[in-house]
Amino acid sequence: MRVTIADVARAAAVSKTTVSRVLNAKDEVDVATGARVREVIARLGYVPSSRAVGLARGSSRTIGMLVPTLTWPWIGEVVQGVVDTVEDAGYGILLYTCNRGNESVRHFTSQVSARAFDGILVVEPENTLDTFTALHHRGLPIVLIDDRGHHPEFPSVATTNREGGASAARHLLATGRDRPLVITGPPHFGCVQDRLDGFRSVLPAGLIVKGDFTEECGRRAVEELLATATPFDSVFAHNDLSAAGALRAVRAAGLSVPEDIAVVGFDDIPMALHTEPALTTVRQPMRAMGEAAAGMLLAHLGGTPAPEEPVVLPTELVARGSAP
Amino acid sequence: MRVTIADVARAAAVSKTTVSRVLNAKDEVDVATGARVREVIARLGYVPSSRAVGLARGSSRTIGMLVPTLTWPWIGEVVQGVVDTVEDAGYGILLYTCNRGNESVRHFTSQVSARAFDGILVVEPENTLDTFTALHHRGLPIVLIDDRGHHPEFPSVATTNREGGASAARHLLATGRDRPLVITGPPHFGCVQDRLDGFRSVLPAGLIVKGDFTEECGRRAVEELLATATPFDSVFAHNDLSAAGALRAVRAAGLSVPEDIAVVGFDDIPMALHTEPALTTVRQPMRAMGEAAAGMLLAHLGGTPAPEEPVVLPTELVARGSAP
DNA sequence: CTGAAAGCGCTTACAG
DNA sequence: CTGAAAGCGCTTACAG
Repeated sequence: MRVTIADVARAAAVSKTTVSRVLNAKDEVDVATGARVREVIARLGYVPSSRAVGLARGSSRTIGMLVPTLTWPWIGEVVQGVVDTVEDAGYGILLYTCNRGNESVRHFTSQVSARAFDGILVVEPENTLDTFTALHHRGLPIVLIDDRGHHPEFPSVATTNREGGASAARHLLATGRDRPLVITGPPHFGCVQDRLDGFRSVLPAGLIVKGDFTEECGRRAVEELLATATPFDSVFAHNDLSAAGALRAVRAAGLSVPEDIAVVGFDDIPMALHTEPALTTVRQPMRAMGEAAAGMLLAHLGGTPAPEEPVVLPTELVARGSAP
Repeated sequence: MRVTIADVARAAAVSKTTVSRVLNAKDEVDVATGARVREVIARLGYVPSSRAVGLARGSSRTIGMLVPTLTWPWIGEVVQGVVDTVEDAGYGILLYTCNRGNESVRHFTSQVSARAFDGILVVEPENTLDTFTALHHRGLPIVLIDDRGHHPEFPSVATTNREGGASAARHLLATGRDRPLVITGPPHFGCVQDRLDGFRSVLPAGLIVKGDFTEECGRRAVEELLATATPFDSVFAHNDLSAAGALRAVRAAGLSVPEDIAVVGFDDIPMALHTEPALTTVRQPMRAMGEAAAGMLLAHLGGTPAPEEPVVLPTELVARGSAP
């Protein structure tokens, strides 16, 4: 059967207390005793039961992470950053998605109540703010990885969405474009407002079409504008997917990118390299966001107070063929 | 503080045993008593501690999942399938990646010894077969999600790689192509052998270039062949990434796709829709693989014996612009 | 139908 | 430097 601390204690002729001391590197153990215990541990291949340790200590060295879905192109990067950071610290990560909507969120919060983890990382809690506010007030350590960045009551990590929008505008302006079409994301997202504000602070855009982050919306926006012969010389889309749709529609209409119309996206997902031409875009450091968020949560669990201000990571304009 | 079973017992004026019975829906409880206990549970917002339950029961209702990385385009789909299935069953999923190589695998196996989970799901254990064989022999329930499919000693789920290769060949042949270039994946992968065998069983390929699943290898293979003026009328690449590289190189050389050279990939990752022209490819049902694997593991944990034969899911040729 | 008690495998005051 | 004992929050024979 499974090797327990009692087996080790017996084989080393000490008490469980002493084995526990060795395990947890308390320095009050005799050197020779310690060595003997360690030898037995190695020989028996003993590994403490995480459940028992967790129960006794009241914490689990596990964090929970909730994401909307794993199938969006940039989520994997964020989670990878989290997993790497968390592994370094010897923590585990329990993963949940909102794929089933409220059902999933309920499942997740019941795990919170079950104390399955010590703290949580949450990406984009659409319509679930109340839930997380309540958990936060109950004292659950939580860090938001938040595209919307407008919840000052939580520790969070975000990117410079406003500056990212501004950099897109500056880039277009510098290359002689001044009649842009802006295709936004869902308007209730804070990040969408920020990108738009930043862009307009540099380049007042007359043409603004409400989008929803899908390729479809990008394509349709361009098709409709071209159909009405509204003049524009460039597109700034609020994510790469809709930028790709716009780009495709421009070319399908017989116009060329970037000569007739330049296109700039946001995110820099892998696909951005594979459109024709490759997509100029505002890169968000997805993996770094995951690392930063996990680092903040772990620090908090380790006793460091959470930072007052959101951590904001820089975006970067990456110029490629669609807007050189 | 936290509400425990003792609090519930006290408030309902019964023993902890009875509360536990209600919690676990044993039918030996008086109806009125049961109702009263349930009412108290609801009023107090009591949720059992997963750690304590796990310790007492000897199982955790958690499964572990190990993947090579979360940044490959198809991994997210697989994990999403797993997460959905596992959530349905009321299980949690602890996620690990091999990002740090052997270091990560050690981290993972130590969690196994710590009984952090009841069973594991593993994708693509490159060079770690010994590790998992050992765990399997120790009695750990395990299901491989295995592109290589050549480990009959494990329960596993795979796809019809051989038939997938054959379908690519049939498609090319049916559209008048009979001088294909094949760009393989790493040759030690069973899936690569299968795709190659299937392809050649239909269309004996003279030109076979060893690749490594990167875009780079696809591009280089085509560039080198074009440089030596070796004639070929089509490309079958063992994944979409290298197919995209090949496609790009063909067009960069001034040839057209599919007129001069048709291109077929494998996987059907999201990017396949965004190459120019869109990529014809052999789709693997990634999410269904995750669902199937999770289902098998959960069934096993529930007492159903693991199937003798690997579960093999069908691939499907998706014709797009690159090889209509 | 119900409860007291032992046990799951650890940690942690407390005492020596 | 070391150990006996209580406790973490549950489940599960066992007895009634």
